[in-house]
Amino acid sequence: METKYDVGKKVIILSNQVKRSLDRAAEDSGITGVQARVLGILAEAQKNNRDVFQKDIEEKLQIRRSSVTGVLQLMEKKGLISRESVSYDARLKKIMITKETKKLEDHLHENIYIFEQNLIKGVSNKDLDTFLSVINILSRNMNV
Amino acid sequence: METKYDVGKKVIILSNQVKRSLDRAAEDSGITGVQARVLGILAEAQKNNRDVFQKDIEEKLQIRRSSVTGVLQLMEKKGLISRESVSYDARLKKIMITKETKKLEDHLHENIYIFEQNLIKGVSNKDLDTFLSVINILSRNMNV
DNA sequence: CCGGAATTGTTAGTTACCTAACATATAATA
DNA sequence: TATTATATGTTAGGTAACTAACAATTCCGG
Repeated sequence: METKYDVGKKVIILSNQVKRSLDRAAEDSGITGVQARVLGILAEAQKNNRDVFQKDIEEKLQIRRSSVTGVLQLMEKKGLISRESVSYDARLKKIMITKETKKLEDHLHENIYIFEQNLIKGVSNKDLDTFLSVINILSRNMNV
Repeated sequence: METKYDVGKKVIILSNQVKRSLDRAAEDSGITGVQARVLGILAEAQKNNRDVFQKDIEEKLQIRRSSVTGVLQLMEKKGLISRESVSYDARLKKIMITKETKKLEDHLHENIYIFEQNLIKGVSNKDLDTFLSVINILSRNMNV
């Protein structure tokens, strides 16, 4: 009954470290790591002319609805985003970046780029590919 | 300025999923995932006749001192552990498992074993080794 | 068209994590 | 020895996650 690897525990440990580092990377834009990730999703969607609803954040971040509500409420209070209803479905709340936030983005994305580069320093492309493909499998295993 | 892989973000996403699954695994012992991990550390130390102090939890879980304090306070209140000072250093608090907790352990460890096995289902040993070695590198990168 | 099922979001209450500031105790050094 | 630095733990206040229960809307089958 020996657990050979403790993979799950190690993923959690790494994630705690990564979250702290991401928080630091977002810090001088005056926001948190999660907030930066939400802004990333919004920026990406804007490029492709797509609307973003809370459900999308839920899926992309793999957190619960109620957690999304909490994060977005804080972001709205800080003026980072605005939310408005759409005509064709009264349940949905469309999320939009404010003008002030747009000004943050370049510097923020740069810092996050640096964060990601620093994270994977010293790992070969081949190993990184394996790493990401394993992440996908584990992720799928958790969703069933 | 394209981030090629978004490895950090993906690690966080996976970790959120893993934490939920671990919480469910620990649930029918009446405890949370973190609490189960703390008990694991204590059980392991006991096998090797080693004392465990809060600093050790901090290092093994890679969370801040104040977070350790919080987790252990809750565990103490629930009667899962006790804490006592040692004669040779007044700063240290030794952490011990209570008798009631010992009764939980077999079933708990079994459920966590199942959780870990389910997590890595479908991943080859070779890829898992690569995965873990990459985790080690990323972890080190975050500590500098 | 109507009633139950599914979808989307919120609220309330809890746990786990964080930083900053603090309190003590021990170790190191001048 | 006295002072400073390091180590360990706590408190206070905040953010991010969770579950459970709820509310409202839309979808779908009879």
